[in-house]
Amino acid sequence: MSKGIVKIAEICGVSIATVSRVLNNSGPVKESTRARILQIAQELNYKPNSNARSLSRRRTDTIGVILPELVDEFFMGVIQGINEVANRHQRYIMLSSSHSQRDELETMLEFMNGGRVDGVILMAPALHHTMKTILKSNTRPLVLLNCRPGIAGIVSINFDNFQGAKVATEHLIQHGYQKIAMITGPEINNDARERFRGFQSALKENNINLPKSFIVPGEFNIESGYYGFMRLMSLPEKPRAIFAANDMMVLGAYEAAKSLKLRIPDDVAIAGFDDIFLGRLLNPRLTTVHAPIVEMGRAAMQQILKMVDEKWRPEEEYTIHLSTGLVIGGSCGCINNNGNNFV
Amino acid sequence: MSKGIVKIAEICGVSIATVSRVLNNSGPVKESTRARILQIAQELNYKPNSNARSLSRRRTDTIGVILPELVDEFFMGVIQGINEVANRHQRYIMLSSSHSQRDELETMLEFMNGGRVDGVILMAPALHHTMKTILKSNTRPLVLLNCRPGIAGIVSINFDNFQGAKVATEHLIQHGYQKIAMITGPEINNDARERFRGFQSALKENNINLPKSFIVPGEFNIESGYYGFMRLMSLPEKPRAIFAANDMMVLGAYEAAKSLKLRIPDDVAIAGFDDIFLGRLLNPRLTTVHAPIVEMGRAAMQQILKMVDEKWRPEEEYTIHLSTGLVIGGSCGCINNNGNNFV
DNA sequence: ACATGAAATGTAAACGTTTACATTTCTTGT
DNA sequence: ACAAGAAATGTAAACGTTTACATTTCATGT
Repeated sequence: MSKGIVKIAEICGVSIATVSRVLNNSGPVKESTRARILQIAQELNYKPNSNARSLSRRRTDTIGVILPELVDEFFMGVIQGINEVANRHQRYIMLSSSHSQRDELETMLEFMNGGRVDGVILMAPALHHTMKTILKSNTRPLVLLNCRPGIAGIVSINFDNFQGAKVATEHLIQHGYQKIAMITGPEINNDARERFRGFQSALKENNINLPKSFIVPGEFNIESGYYGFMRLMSLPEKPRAIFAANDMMVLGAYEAAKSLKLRIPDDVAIAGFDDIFLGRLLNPRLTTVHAPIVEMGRAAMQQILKMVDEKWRPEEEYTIHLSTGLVIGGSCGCINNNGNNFV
Repeated sequence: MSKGIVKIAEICGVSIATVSRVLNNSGPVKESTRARILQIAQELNYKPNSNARSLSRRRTDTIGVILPELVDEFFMGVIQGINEVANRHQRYIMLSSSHSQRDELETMLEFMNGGRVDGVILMAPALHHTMKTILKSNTRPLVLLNCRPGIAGIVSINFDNFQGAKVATEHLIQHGYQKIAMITGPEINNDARERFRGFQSALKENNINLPKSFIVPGEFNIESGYYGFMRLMSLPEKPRAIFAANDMMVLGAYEAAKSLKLRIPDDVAIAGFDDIFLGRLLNPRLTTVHAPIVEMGRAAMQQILKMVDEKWRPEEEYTIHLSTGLVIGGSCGCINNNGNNFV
């Protein structure tokens, strides 16, 4: 027995072209036959085979998403935003998170050249050289998250890390703290570098000296926050406030503070970056910079769709900065901001 | 200019069949031509068009994943497990999370009949009637997460909610508590029901009475935990211990306890279910039941692949129970278990 | 040198759509 | 009743693979 569109055509006694026209609302069809075809399709529970469809139309209505990891709410938020917009536009998303650099490149190649997806959203805080080469080939619409590639025709979306870090640091300065240290993120990470720059900028503009010892490297995880804090607090000259490049490290710092019996913010003030869920539950509640992650996902998808649907490509390198905002808690020394925490 | 396989064939002066054979390692090809073809393919940066491939082979090497939501670490963990196994087997995953019932059904139909995926992993704590009908049609391999559909030919994977809840409750009982209440989950939620059953079972076996007032309904979120706790603690006869059907509600309970100035576990002991990341940071650290979420994702993918690759289908209804385990913290009254928390 | 079978290659038909172009069938004005 | 144009429908060629089957080429034993 024949299948799909052909079967419908046979039953209705028309050609497959007519059926296709009805199903896609392309071209004129007599009302009566249209109704008939629609009805039969319904009865047969017909769903077009999307592979055949994609092959013919040269588009799949799916977007590839490549993330470096699949842990913590950060990625979750991004996916959520992506999915939201995808749903609204009836698109599907193909998700991939490769642990090895090797796999990541492989997936990228498959997405760019395999015809599986119409466009790719790539989150890569650090760009491997080979990856850059692939990106330059520019076969398909591409949106980059959290990095600035410096390649024309590609859209990249970033948080305003610089501004966010600067504002947070300025807030600490306004509290009157002079000895401010920072636990930074990985050197290769774009966000981390920008945040560090923002931090430096704020200090510089306020003529505050930043000793080398006040810059300790972190790895964006709890452990490094813990050790970073420990290290800072064992300096002969201790900082009065600490800005951590992300909230995860703050968790470690809180733990360290607890084990050293240091009070936050009385002994040392702390500010973070990201505004993770947990930050609101800390005691004292964490002062941090809100990073609009869901918004980032949404924006990414919207851009991709714009490129796919309207065949639009930016002439030059095109970067969107999502504005960040300070979330005031009690950890910086502000009072009356511990109401919500309950841990 | 010709494309893909045809182009390679032209350049190498062979037929497309030979090229295909080389690329797929199917059938014998002279070593020299094989080498040549491989080299040209490499030079051209050739990637087979997967739509054409899927159309012809009638398989896509991608698995559809439908989740009810995309929030919190629970789903993240499941996806992580799924992705892990998918990567290992060179499969792609198509992710979808629909907010409306309507969309969910639509996606399911598309996945089942649209030829986009080889199989589907569906997480649906509650099964709508229409959905059941779709599942029964049984067009493609299907693995269900967190629900028992009672349909032959379908694999479902569940946590051992009953046992987990029972063990947790027994632990509370062993502490000597007699007045034990529970904040339950949504009635329609399968996990929630099972956990409640386990709770009841433990009490019954220990001949402990369970007054109606000690069962308060929750919604698996922070707020309902908060209000559930409040309600229990405003009873004329207050419980000495509370078992919450999930950890999220425990967060609310902790908050409520704090605002009521009740100490945990001295005034009221608490145990939860899920073992969320945050639980380990609570003060006192939460006693809860570990739900192996990543493992669930892995198992789901493995089952699907088994069905797809080996064309295997269970004769009857086939349910896998993932064993849960008690995680002892300080919230139940056990001492020396507050070491790790630092909030 | 030849028959025989295996190895290597080619041909062409799927797979299920979309779509440009051709053809037929309706309207409508005269 | 007919021409002209619009509306409806049909035909057939893509889209880029895989694969059953047919054909050619090669090695081997005689």
